[in-house]
Amino acid sequence: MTKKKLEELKQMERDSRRKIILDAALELFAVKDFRSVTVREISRQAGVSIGTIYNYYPNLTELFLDVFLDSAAEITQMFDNISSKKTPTLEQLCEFYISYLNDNMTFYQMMSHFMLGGELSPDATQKLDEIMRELMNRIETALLSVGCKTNSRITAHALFSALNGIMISYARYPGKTDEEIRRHTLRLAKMIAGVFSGKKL
Amino acid sequence: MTKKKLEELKQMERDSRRKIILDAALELFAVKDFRSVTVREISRQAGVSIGTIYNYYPNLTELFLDVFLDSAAEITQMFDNISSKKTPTLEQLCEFYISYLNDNMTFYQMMSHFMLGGELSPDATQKLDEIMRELMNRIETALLSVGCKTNSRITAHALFSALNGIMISYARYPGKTDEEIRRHTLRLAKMIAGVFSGKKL
Amino acid sequence: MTKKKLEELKQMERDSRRKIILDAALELFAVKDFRSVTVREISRQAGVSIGTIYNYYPNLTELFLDVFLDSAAEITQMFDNISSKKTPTLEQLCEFYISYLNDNMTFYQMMSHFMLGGELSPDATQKLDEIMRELMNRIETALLSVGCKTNSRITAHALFSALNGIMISYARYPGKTDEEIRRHTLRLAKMIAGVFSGKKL
Amino acid sequence: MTKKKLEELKQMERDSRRKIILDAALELFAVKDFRSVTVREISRQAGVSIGTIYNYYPNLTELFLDVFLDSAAEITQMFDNISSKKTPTLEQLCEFYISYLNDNMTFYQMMSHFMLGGELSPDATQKLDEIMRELMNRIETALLSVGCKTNSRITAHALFSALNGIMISYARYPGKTDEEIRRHTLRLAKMIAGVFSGKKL
DNA sequence: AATGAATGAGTCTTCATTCAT
DNA sequence: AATGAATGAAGACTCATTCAT
Repeated sequence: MTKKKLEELKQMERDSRRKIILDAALELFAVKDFRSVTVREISRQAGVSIGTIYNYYPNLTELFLDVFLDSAAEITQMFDNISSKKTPTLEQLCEFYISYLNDNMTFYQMMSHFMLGGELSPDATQKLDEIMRELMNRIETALLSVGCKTNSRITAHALFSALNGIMISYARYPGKTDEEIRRHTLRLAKMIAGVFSGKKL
Repeated sequence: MTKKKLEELKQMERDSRRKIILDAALELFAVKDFRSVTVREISRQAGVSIGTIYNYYPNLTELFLDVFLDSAAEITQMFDNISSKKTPTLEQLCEFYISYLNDNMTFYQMMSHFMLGGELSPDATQKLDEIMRELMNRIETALLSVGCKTNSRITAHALFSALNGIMISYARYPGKTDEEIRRHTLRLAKMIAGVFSGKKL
Repeated sequence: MTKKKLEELKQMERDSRRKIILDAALELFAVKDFRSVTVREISRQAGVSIGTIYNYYPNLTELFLDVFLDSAAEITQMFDNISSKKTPTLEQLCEFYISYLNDNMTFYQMMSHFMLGGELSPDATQKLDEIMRELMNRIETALLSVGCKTNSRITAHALFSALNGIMISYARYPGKTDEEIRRHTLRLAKMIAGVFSGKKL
Repeated sequence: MTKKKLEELKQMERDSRRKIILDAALELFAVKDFRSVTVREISRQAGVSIGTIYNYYPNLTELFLDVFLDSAAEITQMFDNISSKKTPTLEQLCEFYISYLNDNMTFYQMMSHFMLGGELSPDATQKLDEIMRELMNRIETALLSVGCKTNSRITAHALFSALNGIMISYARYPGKTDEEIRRHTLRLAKMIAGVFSGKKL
């Protein structure tokens, strides 16, 4: 009994320290591009030593991936929360997603990074695939609930792709404020939701 | 007269050397992620010295940007070629774009890079904006020709976004061959073209 | 108690390693102009890695400055030692200073460098100013002790300037040996001490 | 006859171009430390090609040296001009020299550079020695004219050294304006002239 | 004599990772 | 388990000088 408790306690401590590291990283990502964040910076921000970071993650990439996976899980969770009360419209879902991306550009940057470029360990690859599948499940569910009968999976892919693509024009909207960008991207989201709902342009 | 000829010749030589450097870079991008390509590698591949690279570009970023701009110009040109013969359908245009992206993943990676993260000189920013606008013009034209009457500009944005988003799921299709990926992404392109043409899902 | 001891030990180790680096630099300066000494050379001479150098100094300039400050502190200390036994004559002080400069040309080169050209961080500038002020204090004290009643501070400036100026003719005494140069510069020092003591020429 | 005229003309053209280069260098030195001025910058400023620079000077060092020698010759000339009208006092001479140094810091920086550090070709060394000797002659003459009977040469050395030393505290007078520095250095010059004239402190 | 593109050795500096304590 | 100093390979970029035109 005691032993088990001890183990639990240890695990909890471990988890909380891991959370501290993750949060430190997130705080830095809010300030600068995640690709330019160094281990030293994270360790300083988290108030732990560099060695400790490597005690929790085999390398920086895995730490970054963990941040990404956490975000993805968060989105999935939020999708579920939204749906649990009342079936949302496709538009609401799309708006929610783009809104999240506006608030968490790092998530999008990381998705681009890991999807396009990054060498990932098999284990990491699997975790990545899994969480992306979960995300896709939610989108498919939403599509089904708005009456998309056929090809729902591939349509989910297409919709997810379409939404993700919106953010590519994010930063480079010359001379726009964050608020304007948000409005613009939300408008694009609404439009995409529209066409996927079969609305005439 | 002779003097003018000489100037022209010099410019041509300069252009051809610049092309050599650009091509060398492209060859490397086919093998490895552009972000990990070094000046030394490019100079070696091009058969010129490191110094020469800096004789043509103030820094690596500008070289990369030039590669990107060239690609973008190429796409724009191809759009024009396609349209010059016979008005293409939206589907054909989308398929063409995604096909191009399949063959030139670096273009997409660079677009992500420059659009999301990259610090660019004002001059570079302007060039980037301009070429993107040109690209958008072609897409808008295509939309107009298929009967999109209202909001054609914003719809172009949305369509372009949607297409770009497709590639984000490119590399991470676990265990798929290039050919399968091409098929999958083209299918998504077709679907997106469909919804933007007002086809019911 | 133990913890404090540990901290002390660490600091001592750190100091000793810093000393190793500094000494390595000094050995190199004996052989070649300090401006042409590279980080690699210092690291090799010190038997540590390049990275370690940067672990102790943010950049080469600060390392050089530290060498300079150490020398300046050494001179100040020596001034104090000389004065502690018996009030020295102005001539003795001047001779001592020039003798030191003969043995440590790098000190003079660095003084020229930092005083005239070098971009220094605010922090570095402050340290530089401080040590120079200390040096000046000693000279002023000596002047006071030989009966310089008025304008002692500005006179100290003038004397210090005059002594420093001597070394500018050091290296370029064509075809002279070190010993001859030493004799010549010491003679100049004596002469300057003389005129500052009110001796008729 | 004609041939001689042609040669003369050629020489004049050569000289004038050389002057253009020298002046360009000087303009740059007014803006930045001469050690950080590049051949490219000089060629651009002079409106000639890099190759042309090397047509007039075997290397950058010799160009710098030429700038220095020109300045030194200018000072010598000015000394002569001053003396030609009426025998100046030692104080006037010292003030003049320090005033010149205030206006031409680069001269002083170069003197430090060449006297202390620089590797010079035998030819360059000789030219340097010669011009310095000329300068010293003027100072000795002045000393003689104010009644310095014995050791006039070595005293000239000492005086020249003393004056040069003044400028070492130039730039690093924290928070002082150019005007304040000028006043301060001139005051030091006057003081040194005083002690060398046998004035009691 | 003038040109200026090409050269490439050499510079400082960064930073993920290791490992002895 | 936590620490953080040490590591050193690797990077981008500079710039005096050459030389074919």
